[in-house]
Amino acid sequence: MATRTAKGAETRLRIIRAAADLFHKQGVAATSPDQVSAASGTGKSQFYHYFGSKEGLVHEVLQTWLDAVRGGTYPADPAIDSWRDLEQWFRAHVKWQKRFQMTRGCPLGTIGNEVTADDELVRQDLTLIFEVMRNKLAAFFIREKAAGRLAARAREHELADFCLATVEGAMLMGRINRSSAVVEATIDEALIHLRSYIPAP
Amino acid sequence: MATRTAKGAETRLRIIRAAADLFHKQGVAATSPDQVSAASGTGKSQFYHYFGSKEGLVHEVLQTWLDAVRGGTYPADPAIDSWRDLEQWFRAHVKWQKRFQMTRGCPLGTIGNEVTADDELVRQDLTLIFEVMRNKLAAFFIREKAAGRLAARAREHELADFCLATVEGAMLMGRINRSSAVVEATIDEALIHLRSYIPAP
DNA sequence: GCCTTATTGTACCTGACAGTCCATAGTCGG
DNA sequence: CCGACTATGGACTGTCAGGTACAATAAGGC
Repeated sequence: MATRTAKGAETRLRIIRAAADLFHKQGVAATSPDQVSAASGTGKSQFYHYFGSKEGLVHEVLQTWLDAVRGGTYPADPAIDSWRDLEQWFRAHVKWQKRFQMTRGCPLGTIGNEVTADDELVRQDLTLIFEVMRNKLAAFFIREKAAGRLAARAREHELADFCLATVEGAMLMGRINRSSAVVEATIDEALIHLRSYIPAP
Repeated sequence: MATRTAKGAETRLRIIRAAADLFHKQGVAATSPDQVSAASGTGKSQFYHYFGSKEGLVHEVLQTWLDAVRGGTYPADPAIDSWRDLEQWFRAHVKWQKRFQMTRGCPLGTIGNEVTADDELVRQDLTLIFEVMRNKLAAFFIREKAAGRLAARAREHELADFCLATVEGAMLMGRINRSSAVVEATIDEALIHLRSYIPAP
């Protein structure tokens, strides 16, 4: 159900924020409605009043991430304008992980890894979010190629896929090892590869 | 508790196999002891007789994976002897995923993504497994470099990290998108990068 | 202010989850 | 072939998950 008053909207947002944090920290399956209520300082009735079910909450959390990605407020904004931006985008992920002492991975990847054959709705939400990211990343490569600053053999969308996959994998390995070394090594190699598409001057 | 008779060993193995499959399919948190018992055709008393707790079972499942990796029976054996082997190793992961219609990721990555700040034992098990894989992959790069078939600037262990991270990330994205395209694109780019370290003849 | 609708607190329900217990059946060394 | 130990089935328990019911309170339109 949607919210009708400013107060309700605030409560709703508090729940979403608390849930997003818990999902990031411990995953969806390990997070109970009671935990979300406690963390957001609300009662359980609000939870079900606004989201109907746990799955509904996951959906709303993902909508919020989608809006952030679209609006450019995602912590690692994939709107890239230069090779420096691209490097910053990669590095932003490690920085983010380090803030949690390498105990967390990517908030979206964490949720994605819990998706099974029947969570079709959640899966589609995630697919959409990653598609938006993919297009934003690809847009940079497309612009660079048009400007003659990227080899013709470069496949822009595939490079975007490569960026996303390496970042997701690197964060996962970093979390398992509790070490940023793997993440940095992977990012370094990925950047070397991407730059190899820059034509010699 | 260890097993004392051949029959007991068999039951124990059936439980481990059923659990490994369920963990792969739906993760650890979503798998209950009852499900494992049902899937393995055993009673719950065996479960607790042999493993003591759910965490104990996870540990034993991971020990089994570790043995497989060490013994070379892991479905994507990281003991590489040639560039062709390396490509096969990458491709083996996609093939594996395709057998499950892209509804599953990497069995180890799936478990790894559920690890939180307090599952220290499980985390260390995984770290060890990936370290063994990493060393096996690095061994290939070290041999190649020694034979002059790999550029001196190549950092062997970092390349191994890069291989593992890209594969994990690719499988995760493949599972989210229910499509092997991302996985293949990522693997292609990763292989291009790795081969760029082969010196020109 | 009053009525309607939105928002909130709390008690409660049902079933599943992790785990225990114990009696019985099976196995094995001597 | 027998006694001791191992393996097994399944009923049982306490706790918590996800979700409902309902009454009480607060907001806003008129």
